[in-house]
Amino acid sequence: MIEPKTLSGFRDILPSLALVKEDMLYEVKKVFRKFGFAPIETPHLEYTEILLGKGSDEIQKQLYRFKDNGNRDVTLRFDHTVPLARFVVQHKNELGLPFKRYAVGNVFRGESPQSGRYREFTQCDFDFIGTYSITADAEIVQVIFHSLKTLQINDFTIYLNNRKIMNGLAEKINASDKVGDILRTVDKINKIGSEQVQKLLISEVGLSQEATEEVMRFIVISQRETQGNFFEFIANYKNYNATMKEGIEELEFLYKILEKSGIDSRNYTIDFSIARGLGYYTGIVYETTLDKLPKIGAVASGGRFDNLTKSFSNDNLPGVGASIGIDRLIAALEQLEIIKSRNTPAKVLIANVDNNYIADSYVLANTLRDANIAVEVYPEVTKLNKQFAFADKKGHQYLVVFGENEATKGEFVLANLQTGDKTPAKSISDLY
RNA sequence: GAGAUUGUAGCUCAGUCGGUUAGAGCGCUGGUUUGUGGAUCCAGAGGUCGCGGGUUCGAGCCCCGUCUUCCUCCCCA
Repeated sequence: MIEPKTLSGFRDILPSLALVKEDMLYEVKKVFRKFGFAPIETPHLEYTEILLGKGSDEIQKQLYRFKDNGNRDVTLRFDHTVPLARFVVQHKNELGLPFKRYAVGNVFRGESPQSGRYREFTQCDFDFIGTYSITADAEIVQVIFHSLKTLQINDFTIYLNNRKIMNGLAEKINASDKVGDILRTVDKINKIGSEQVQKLLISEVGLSQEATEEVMRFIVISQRETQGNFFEFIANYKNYNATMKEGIEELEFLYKILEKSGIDSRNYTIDFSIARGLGYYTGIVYETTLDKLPKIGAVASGGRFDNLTKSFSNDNLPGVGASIGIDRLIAALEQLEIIKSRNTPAKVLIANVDNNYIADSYVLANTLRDANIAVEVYPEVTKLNKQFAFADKKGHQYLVVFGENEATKGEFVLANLQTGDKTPAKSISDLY
């Protein structure tokens, strides 16, 4: 016998979770479409050189890379963004720019698995390609907002920052070459605290005491902690240099749009400590956390990457996009007890008590299906208590009994499994 | 990749100093009720103690290897 097992970091998803996940993806995709994002699909497997174009050393170590049967060097995709870069360059002329797309699918990373971190997981990406306009950034923020709202999540914060501000800061302290290290260190502030960040900036990044203090002074700036008009408060920093000025003005413009876009001002705020580790971001970045579960990490994040297609084409295409971490959201919703558990998509189970009337059961079932109600018929005649228990376990909301007694009376028994009510019903409309 | 940690029934876990036939709760199956569920009661099934090797008269327990779990670093969703 072969022992049934899955690879480390890979998992099966059972109906109770898969139903929730599919429902959530459906809702989120509806939001994407409402904003005009079109679905695309790209292969799970790509030539390694395509994926490595943008990859750092860290990412290389995490690749699922191998030789295929034709001895080609191939790699499983580790995100949707790099394949997107190849895709838009290859199909630019057919797409029409600017181009808005979403992609939902699994990606693979060979890192060591931990709770909530798998080697195969689902990413929901949506990106706006081919425009430098900050209105595109604003649209991405709105999509994040409406995606979470449609999933019944209300207590979340989209933190906003701009890479250009961080670059401008690095310029100011003459550490432009270290901006990546600074970002990665600053990014840990919520995890290890500001004192540790300060220590690391000196010992690991190699900043001077003075430069470190400047960085620390800067990254604690957040709109929520600021009294009065935030943009007036930070206006002075525009004098640092052109990069800083541009970064702040972009945020100002973004803010102006968001204020009038109808999204709740409690759900977004500017915070200079938001760094985003990923190297390819060049402008405004976002990171969304759940107010009640900050520890679960970012559930939706992204930003602007204006050099996306540089390695595939001479005429560069800018882009801005974000990704919703659907697996993490599911974990969050479970903890917040927003998810109600069930193991079947069917709302109604028609019990089978007598094979002589099974045909009538199917007529009833199909009538319900025509009314868009998911229904299944129990396949064999067994004791009714077994069929009740089955419906209970699976999570059907109603059980219908239709047999000889009902046929002669011209009605059927309708049991509401949640309330316990069992009533004779004459019409299927009682189920609506 | 480095360090720490875990592995016994479908699940959660006991298992004494190395000692004879490895336990519990939940779940599962059947009955109690040959057409009426959820926390009744009764019974039952289910384990090469992760895998391989070693020490020993004897290993779930000790040693080595390996896989796996989980955590930290790293990186990220």
